[in-house]
Amino acid sequence: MAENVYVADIALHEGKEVTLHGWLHGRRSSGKLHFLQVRDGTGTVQCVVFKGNVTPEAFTEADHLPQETSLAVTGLVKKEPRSPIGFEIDVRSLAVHARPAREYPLGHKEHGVAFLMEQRHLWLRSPRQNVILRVRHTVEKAIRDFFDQRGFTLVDGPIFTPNACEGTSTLFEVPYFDLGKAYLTQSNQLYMEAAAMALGKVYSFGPTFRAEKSKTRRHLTEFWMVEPEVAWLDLEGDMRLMEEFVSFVVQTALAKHRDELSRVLERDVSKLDAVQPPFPRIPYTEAVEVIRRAQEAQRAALPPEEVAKLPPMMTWGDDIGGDEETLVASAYDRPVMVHRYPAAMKAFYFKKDAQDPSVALGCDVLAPEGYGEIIGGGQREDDLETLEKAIAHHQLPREAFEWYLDLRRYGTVPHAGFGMGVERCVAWICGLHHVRETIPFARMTERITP
RNA sequence: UCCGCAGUAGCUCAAUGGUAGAGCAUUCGGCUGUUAACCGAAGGGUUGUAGGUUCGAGUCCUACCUGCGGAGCCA
Repeated sequence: MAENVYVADIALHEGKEVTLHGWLHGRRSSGKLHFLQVRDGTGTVQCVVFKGNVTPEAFTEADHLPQETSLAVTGLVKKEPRSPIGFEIDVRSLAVHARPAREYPLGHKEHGVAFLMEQRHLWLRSPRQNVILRVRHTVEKAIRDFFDQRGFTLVDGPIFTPNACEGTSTLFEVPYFDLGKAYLTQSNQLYMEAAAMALGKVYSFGPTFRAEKSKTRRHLTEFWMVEPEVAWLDLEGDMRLMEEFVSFVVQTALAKHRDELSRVLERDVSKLDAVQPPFPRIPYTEAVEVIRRAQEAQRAALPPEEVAKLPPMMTWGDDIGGDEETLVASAYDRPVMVHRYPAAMKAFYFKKDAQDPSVALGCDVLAPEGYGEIIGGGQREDDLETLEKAIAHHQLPREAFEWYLDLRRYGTVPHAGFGMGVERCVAWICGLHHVRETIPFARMTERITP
């Protein structure tokens, strides 16, 4: 009786007769030889059916199996230099488990994005999507490992929340019994601050929801975010945590998937090798200067009528948009940390810089190669009175934040944290054009199926 | 919400206002080493929807629907 094996372990069984359970990925034929590409979730192996080695019925059947037939193949594991994995299976018998009820919609040639997204449940079977999902898994495990190794406690935040935590974003509304409306969380941060005062170093890792009608390659309505929060930590310490964290995640993914990233996803992995601490730090005010110089150079190279069509030059106080992010990030070979943003454009809970109260002690990490903001975070306001004023100034409902103010009433301490979007991080590591491929079933403004 | 582009065979795309086409996939046949194999044959269409212009509309016009790309906002 042949042993059941997975493709990933095939090298351990050279010369032995084994049985492989999988799906038919592709098929080629050459008269008295049929070549079956069989994938089992751990890899793909070529199974060679030679007319002399199987029954005539099996030989005929092997040449007529449609793509995605589920089957068991039994045969000898043979070393084969022409194979990408170094081995093949010399087939002795075939057992078809289920033939497709109809033609498999996804061929091996190109397809449009819309079609592939409609067939997402099947698209996951393709080699590229396989690699991406495996990288995502590694990234998620690396995130957990990084914080676990440093003594952080994983604290799960609520998904139903009573109000907008920052009072800005558009939230998904759901009816909630007799209490009126609840909202799907857009951030666990405030809850993590409470947890940090209890456990010191904490992080949450879960889904996040934004109802904004953003239609770009960087947006989903449902995405996964990791949000660490640390008591007794200032902005400088927070920034060190960010760069060490990002480097660890990238290097872990690289160590495990270097070959797949470059071979299947055609990622230039040398760009990821450079991701090591320290990351360049640049104050917002300096970033504005860098951007303005780049915009001036751009304008000097254009005729006046073209210049007139451009949006106005960036000035201090403007947000750093997608194009500006790329301008700043492209000057470096590793992620850039932009810190001390104008206080007016940041959420109420950011602590202001004692040296210059017009800026907040916040920091964003911009990924290279145009992938944009992957992390946002900073030091939180820990003074009760200042925070009360900030809530009033932002015209937020005071009573909703009473519990949050309690954190400052009872043993307040300096603390900081950040949030990282998993999908943007995976898209960057994999070198993908759009974040929709980094999550198994993307939720976007115009798509909720499958 | 705004701006732009596109909807033709299962998929990817062609088609001066004048007979609806190809590649892949499917089915059948050929080939003992194929790597997106190759060669031969066959089947496959209410051109997104509804109006309009015209002798004649896949093609031109209007509206709508769906999708894609971008902006704003954000991770």
